[in-house]
Amino acid sequence: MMQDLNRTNDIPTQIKNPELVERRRRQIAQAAVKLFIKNGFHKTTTRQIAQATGFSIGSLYEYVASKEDILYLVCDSIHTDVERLVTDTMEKAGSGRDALAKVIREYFLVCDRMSDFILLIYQETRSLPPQWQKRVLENELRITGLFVEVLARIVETGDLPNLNEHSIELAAHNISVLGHMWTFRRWFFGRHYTIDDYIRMQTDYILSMCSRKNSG
Amino acid sequence: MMQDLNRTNDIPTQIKNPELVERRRRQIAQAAVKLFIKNGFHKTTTRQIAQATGFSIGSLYEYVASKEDILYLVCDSIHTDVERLVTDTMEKAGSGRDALAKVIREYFLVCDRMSDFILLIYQETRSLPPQWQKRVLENELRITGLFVEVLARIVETGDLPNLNEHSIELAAHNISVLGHMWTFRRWFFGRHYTIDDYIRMQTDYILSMCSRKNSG
DNA sequence: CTTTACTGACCGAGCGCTCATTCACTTTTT
DNA sequence: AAAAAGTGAATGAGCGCTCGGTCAGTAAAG
Repeated sequence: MMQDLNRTNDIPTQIKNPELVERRRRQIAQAAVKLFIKNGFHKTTTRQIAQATGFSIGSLYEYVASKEDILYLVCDSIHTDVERLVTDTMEKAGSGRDALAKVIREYFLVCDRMSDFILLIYQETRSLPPQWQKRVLENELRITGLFVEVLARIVETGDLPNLNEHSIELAAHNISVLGHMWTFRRWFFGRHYTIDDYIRMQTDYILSMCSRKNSG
Repeated sequence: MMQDLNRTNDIPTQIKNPELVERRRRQIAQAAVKLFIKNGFHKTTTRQIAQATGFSIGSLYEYVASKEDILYLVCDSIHTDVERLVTDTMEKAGSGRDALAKVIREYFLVCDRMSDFILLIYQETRSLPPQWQKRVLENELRITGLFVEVLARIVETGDLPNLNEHSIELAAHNISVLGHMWTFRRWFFGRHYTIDDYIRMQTDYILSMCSRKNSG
C-alpha cells in the first residue's frame, strides 16, 4: 500500500490520454463525494464508488492510485469550489466598510450551501496520509488569507481603526470558523433562527470587534 | 453486528458484579482514548485496545458490546471531564463582569489541555450509530448551556446591557466554538502567539460583542 | 475496399489479508 | 464444587487492490 511515496501525487497508470484522465478523475470525485457525505469515507467501498461513477473497479484503479487518493481528490475539489465562490464575491464587494459585511454575508451563505462538504473535510481529513493532510490545511489557510486581504484593504482606506497584523489575522480566522460553526450546529440553530438572522448577528459581532483597538 | 438495537446502551455480558463492570469499562475507555487519538478510531483494532487495557479480547467483549460502544464510552468520558472542569471554574468565578473573562480564560485553557480529545470528538462522532451521535451533540449543548447561564447571571446583575435571549445564546456558542478553534488551528496559531495571547485577544473580542446592543 | 495488426479503455473474478466477534476451555474466587 | 472471570484460537465477512483478458475502434498493409 503506497510504497512509492516519492511521487507527489497522482496518476498510477499506463493510460495515455491526459484529458480523459482529468475528466475521469473529476467524475470519480463527483460520485465519491456524495457517497462520502452519506456514509463516510470508511463505510464507502471502492466498488460503490466505481458503481456510482458508472464503471468497474478495474477502471477506477486506472485513474486513481488508492482509495485515499480519491479522498484527497474530493477535499481538493471542495476547497477549490469554496475559494472560487469567495474570490468571486470579494471582487464584487469592492472596498470600504460595507465590503466586510458583504463578504461575510456571502461567505456564510457559501458555508450554508456547502455545509455537508465542510463537515466532511473536518471529519475525514484525518484519514489522509500526512503529506496530503498538510495540503488540505494549506487550502484552508488560503481561504482565511482572503479575509486577511479584505480586512487589510479596509484598514488601509481608513474605514477601520488601525488593527495590528495579529488582530487582523485573528478576525479573519474568526470569520472563517464562525462560518463553519453554522454547519456544525445548524441542526440546533435552525430551530431558533434562519441563516439570515445568524449572518446579521455574527456580522454585528465581528464588526464590533474590529471597531475597537485590540490589546494583542 | 449490532442487531440488538433496542438496548439503549450497555452491558452485553453474563458477568454479574456491576461495580467491576463499571471499573472495567472505565479502564477500557482510558486505554482506548489514547489509541484513538494516536491512530484514529478505524485504524485502532480491538486487540490493541484489549492489550492496552491489560487483558484479552475475550474479556474485552465481556464488558463491551462492540467497538462502537467503546467509542461512545470515550466520547462520553471526554465530555464529562470537560463539563466538570468548566463547572468547577464557574463556581469559583462568582458573578459580575470579570466572571465572564475568568470563565472564558479557564475554558480556553481546558480546550488547550484537552485539544486532542476535542479533535477526536469532531472527527470520530460520525462513526457512532445515530442515536449515540445525538447524545454526543446533547453533551456538547449542555456545555454551551453553562455559558448561557454565566451570561444570563451577569446580565441580571446589570454588568452587561440587556442582551436578548438569542444574543446570549449566540455569544455562548461563540465562546464554545472559539475555544475549539484553538485546537483546530493551534499548529498555525502556535507559531504566532501563545495560548495566553489568544485568550486575551478573544476575550476582548467576546466582551466587545457583549457590550453593545444586538440587533437580533 | 478488405484484411490484418495494433492500441488502450474497460472489465470483474479473485487474491491476500485484516479484523470484529465468538465460544469452548482454563483459572480464580466464593 | 459451583459460579464468575478471564482466555485466545478459530471464524468468516468484508475489504482494497491486481491482473489476465475482451473488444471497439483506428491505422497499416494488401
